[in-house]
Amino acid sequence: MSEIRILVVEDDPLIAADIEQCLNNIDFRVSGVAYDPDEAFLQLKTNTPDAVILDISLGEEKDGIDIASIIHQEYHLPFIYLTSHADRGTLDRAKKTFPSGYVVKPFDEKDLLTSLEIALYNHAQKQTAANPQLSLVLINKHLPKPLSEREFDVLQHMYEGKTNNQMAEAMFVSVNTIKTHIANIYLKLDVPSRTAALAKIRTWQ
Amino acid sequence: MSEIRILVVEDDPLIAADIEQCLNNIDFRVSGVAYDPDEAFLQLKTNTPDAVILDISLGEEKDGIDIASIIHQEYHLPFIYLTSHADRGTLDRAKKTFPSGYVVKPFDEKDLLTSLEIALYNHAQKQTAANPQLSLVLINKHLPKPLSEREFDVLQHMYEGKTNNQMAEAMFVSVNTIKTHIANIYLKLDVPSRTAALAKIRTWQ
DNA sequence: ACCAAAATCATCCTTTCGGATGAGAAGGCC
DNA sequence: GGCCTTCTCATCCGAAAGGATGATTTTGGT
Repeated sequence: MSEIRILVVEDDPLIAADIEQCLNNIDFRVSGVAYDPDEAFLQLKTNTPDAVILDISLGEEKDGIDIASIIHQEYHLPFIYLTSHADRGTLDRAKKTFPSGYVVKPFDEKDLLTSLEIALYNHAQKQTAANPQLSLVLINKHLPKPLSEREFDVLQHMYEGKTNNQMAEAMFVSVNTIKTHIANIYLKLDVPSRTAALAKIRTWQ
Repeated sequence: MSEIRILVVEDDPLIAADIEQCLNNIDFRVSGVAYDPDEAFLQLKTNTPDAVILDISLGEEKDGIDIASIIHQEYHLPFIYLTSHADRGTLDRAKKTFPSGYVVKPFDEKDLLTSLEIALYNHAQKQTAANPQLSLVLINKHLPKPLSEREFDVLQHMYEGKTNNQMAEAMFVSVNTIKTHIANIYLKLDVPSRTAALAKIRTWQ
């Protein structure tokens, strides 16, 4: 991956410069600094950053949380609050925008960088998350008789949409074995069919 | 929501106590403190915490990142690293476990609390967002021939785990009609079975 | 060594599902 | 009125899935 472009929204030029200095020495680059909401939206459109760092108070009518709300809803970019506001009211408003992180000023450089990196990594994963995996532990939490490892394997293949024969081939056993496992799965889940089983475990995942 | 239960994994009793004190005065409660990985796993099973705070170095063979990996894969709980390790190698290992946050020691109480709160809020949202409603628009985005309304109704019943007969009853039509719809759905989705259809649309939702 | 649980395989039989195909009725559109 | 799509229903057939039951082997624990 090449350089990662960060938009900084911060009305204090000194702090903005501080953040900029923090970021520019790694694989990050500051794509721009916005001192007010209008500038922020402009830069979001034109500079297409990969992530955003936001101060909350901007000395304007609209604050960082309002910007974040738009970023979350329309741009789907990861963003982090970097602010001195840690009061309940602000935090409650802020968390409703689903930020990737919240670093409190005065900030430690390491906190900012690690938060940012994790935000980007999590976001990248979410984009490519094409393989929803089942969890044996989670399923067994809801069952009086837990599924065995092997039964769980079968369930996963079922989840992938495989037929009994395909499972048998994939797991190097006979179809009869698969059928036995499936019968036991149905018993434990108390369902009569594949789709019913999948529908039942869906909410547990 | 009542009290939120946090598991703290930290081998230094002083820091553990420090964290505990931080947490106990708000709507959080420490469900337990684990000084080593074995204890951590035990408490995960027995205490069923809502979130985990992890130190990385535990003076054991397995470290906090190993624990986090299991938490992520099997327990699907939000967790935060609270550690003095901020070197590249550790961070690279840590971010692969998809933590909700990463707070660097010495930690500011506010950083920990805000990170934790946001982690929990984001996680709660993810859970409710996993709601069992399909979207016709979303599905049709991926299809050359879009599903009709009626076919979508059938697909939803399929998703709920119903049999053809159950669908027929619920939709006040004959089983034959259901079968025709299903045949058309399979054509459009290019799949041969119920489970394959569900597996295919899963990633689109 | 022994017991219990899990995993393996099998057979017989019934139900459900899926594929192929045709066809009538209702509604929108030019 | 013709044309197309959707929804409706049907029959026939073969494939897949599900229920019941019993047996052998592996494995882990006391």
